Amino acid sequence: MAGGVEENIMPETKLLAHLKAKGYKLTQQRQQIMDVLLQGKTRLTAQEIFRQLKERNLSVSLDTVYRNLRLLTAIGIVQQISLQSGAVYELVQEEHHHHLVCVDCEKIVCISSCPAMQAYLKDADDATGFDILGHNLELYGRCDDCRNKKTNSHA
Amino acid sequence: MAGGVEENIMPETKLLAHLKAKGYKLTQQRQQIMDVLLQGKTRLTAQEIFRQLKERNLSVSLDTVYRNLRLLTAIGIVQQISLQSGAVYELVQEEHHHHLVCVDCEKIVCISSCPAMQAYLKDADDATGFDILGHNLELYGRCDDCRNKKTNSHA
DNA sequence: GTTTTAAATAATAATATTCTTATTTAAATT
DNA sequence: AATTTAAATAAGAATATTATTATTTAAAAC
Repeated sequence: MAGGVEENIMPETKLLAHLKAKGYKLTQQRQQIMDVLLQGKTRLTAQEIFRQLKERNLSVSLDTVYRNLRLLTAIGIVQQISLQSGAVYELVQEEHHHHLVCVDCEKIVCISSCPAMQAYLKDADDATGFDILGHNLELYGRCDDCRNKKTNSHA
Repeated sequence: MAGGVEENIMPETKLLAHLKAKGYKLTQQRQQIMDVLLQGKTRLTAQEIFRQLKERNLSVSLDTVYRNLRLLTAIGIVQQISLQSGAVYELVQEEHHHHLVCVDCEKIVCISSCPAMQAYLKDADDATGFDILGHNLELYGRCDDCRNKKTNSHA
């Protein structure tokens, strides 16, 4: 891998610091995956991230993208949203929040975190002996548009 | 499909009534998928359900299993738990609850539902205009056993 | 700056999951 | 009981996701 991508390397954000603090290595691939998510400012699939990394001429495999997204999700840096058409990923930004997904059109709406959640997590931790690393709450429903569009099927 | 599986058909439980009430058809495949989950008394993968249906000599495709599990999950009859190794499914029984999953060994522990969740769902409904059909909360962590087993890696 | 070592990667194989389209079927209507 | 119709299914193709293993690399120790 001669030649350099040095100019493209994401600055050491607090996110990277967080990663490093947990004892994980700071690989090119890992940095760039996070940078794609940061730049993108939008939710991306693993495949989309993979494509963008290739465009940056980074040597990367799809497996590496999936593996890192899994890790980043597990340690709470990234949030995964499960759609029927596949999963999408976003960086966890300032305010912790959850997602409401339309079962018809897959529209995603952010909703604020349940205020009682923190206490709930603490209780679960105490009761089970687990170290709780993260959580994922997804609500599923039908959005206004899709409800109105319905003419024939299960209202 | 001559010959009969009539003896095997699941009785019309409240779950089936619920399904029918929503306007969905009561197909052999759908009934038997639910019956496998009911009999199994344990969480099953789509593939395991498929295998058991074949053993019952039911004409069924894997796609049908996935499609029905998706529907049943969407309308709140079945709960899906996302593991790294794939998804598992269980019937929603009396008491609504959530799951805590070990990120190492995939042990699953049931935890009671967050008491504030109902109010939270109502708020989300009001604020967004969605019809909320169901939700999924999964906590991820490291169980006691796995934490103690750790010698080399990220504590 | 080498050496060492566990973690991370690439490549490819293997699974899991979803999509497409023609055919079948449950339920409603007659 | 026959007819009609939207919903559901089967089959197989297409994607998405994960596992395996040999090779590379970041970080630490020297």
